[in-house]
Amino acid sequence: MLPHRFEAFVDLSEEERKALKELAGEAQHRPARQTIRRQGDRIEGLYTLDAGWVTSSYDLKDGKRQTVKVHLPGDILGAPSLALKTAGETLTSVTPVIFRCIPFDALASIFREYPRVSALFFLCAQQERVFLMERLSSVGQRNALSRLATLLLHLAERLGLLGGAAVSFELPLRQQELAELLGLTPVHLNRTFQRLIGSGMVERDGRALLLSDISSLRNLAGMQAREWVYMPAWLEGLPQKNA
Amino acid sequence: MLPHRFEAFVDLSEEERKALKELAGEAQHRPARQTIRRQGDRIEGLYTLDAGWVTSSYDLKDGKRQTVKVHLPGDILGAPSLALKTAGETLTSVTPVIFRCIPFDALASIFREYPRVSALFFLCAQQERVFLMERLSSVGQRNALSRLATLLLHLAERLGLLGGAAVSFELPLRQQELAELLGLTPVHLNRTFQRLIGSGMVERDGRALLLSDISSLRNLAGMQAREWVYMPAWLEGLPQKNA
DNA sequence: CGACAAGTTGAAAAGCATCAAAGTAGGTGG
DNA sequence: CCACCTACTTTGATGCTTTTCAACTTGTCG
Repeated sequence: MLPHRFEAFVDLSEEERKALKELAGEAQHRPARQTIRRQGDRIEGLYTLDAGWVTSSYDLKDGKRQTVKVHLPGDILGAPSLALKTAGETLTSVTPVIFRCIPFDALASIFREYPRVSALFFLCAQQERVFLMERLSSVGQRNALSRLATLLLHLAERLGLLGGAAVSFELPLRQQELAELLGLTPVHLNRTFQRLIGSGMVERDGRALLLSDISSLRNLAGMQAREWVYMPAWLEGLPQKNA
Repeated sequence: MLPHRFEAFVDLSEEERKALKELAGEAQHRPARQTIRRQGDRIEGLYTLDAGWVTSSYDLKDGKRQTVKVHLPGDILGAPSLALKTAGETLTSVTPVIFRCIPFDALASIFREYPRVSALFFLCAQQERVFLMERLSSVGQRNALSRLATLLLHLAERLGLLGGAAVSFELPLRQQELAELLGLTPVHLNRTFQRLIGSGMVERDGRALLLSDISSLRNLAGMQAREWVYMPAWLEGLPQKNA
């Protein structure tokens, strides 16, 4: 099983890992471009993504769609809908995917028995809020070129690649999907992508991307540097398991 | 003390209310338009807002600012920054405010001793993600007029006013601040506001607003209806306090 | 009354959307 | 193996929304 996103904040103990693993249901498989759960559907719990990419999107009344998040393996899916009576977001597979359901009673048993894991669920939710704040800022304040740079850097970071000078990865998202993430039309996204490539900061060969000039991209993106906490003291003091 | 946002999801017991109250520090007062905590500052914990309005905003490198949230009394402030080493958002008072700090160790003791309150913290974070998803969708997909309608409806809802046919309230936000919320320039916001008033859906008298045609505003906003959960079964099963 | 901040107005330009059509790649069946 | 189909990408032309810049007006408070 993949490292959980939790482990970005603390190393889990074997027992905690095992508890999480046992609470999740059977692994489910889906092909690419399949709706996993549609906005308005009944909510059955959370999901963990074991393999593949998934998008969460919000459908507006007029048929327009805003994609609010690209999920990568290890992510928790569908959590915002826990606060709602029916699902508030549509989950769609981008690639073939494997995921598991964490039903409500499993979630309850975590809050009952594993305070540290509970706190980690909370921390992950806050991290997602940071991601959302950043995307909102990008979409609200920057032009198309800058938004695209921000998104590519964000994906590279989340793939754990950012560090070296240049970075390359496969981008399974279509231009329509990129446009929905950035609040642009596919047509304008296409032209923007070409401008970005023309600037020399990015190269493209089919689905393969090469971010060849990270620091110029960062400059173009205009976002602030930030660092996640690791092993915060208050969390470390929590017992792993209640009696 | 004001009803906590938590109570939108469950009624707290007296003991839980008392625990929350005791964990928060002294009430602090600030005048309007004061920075409570700046992006990049050291993090001391969370805050609860007892009175007044506060905005959370994200400052970009070029000096532009996106306001990501308007906080009303009862809200928790500064939570996303728990996942970061330094604050990721600037908190600014809009009106004179009263707030309290919940230091880290108080938060830890909640996760250790109060599983139900822990779960409520988690639920509230998910609710904030829903709000952020909605704002992102509005900013990413709708024009200025529609975004403004969405924001006004959102504020009316959060003030607990939505229900009747018409709604009126004081809006302490300046046009500059509204523009930062909506990803528009103040100039364009001004014209858009006038257009909205011209359409007859909204009336304005100084800072007082009257939303006179809610259903047309809803139509213009184009967002989906949604309902928050109340007393979800999984949460009700949790013990109020650990041994 | 004066000074400063907030709100309003106008004109021009930039950025993005829209519509329609042509090009390209990957997969399927003959 | 080629031809075709379909879905995705790219291009062009045009119009609308929003930004930008600058000036003017109104409101607020000492």
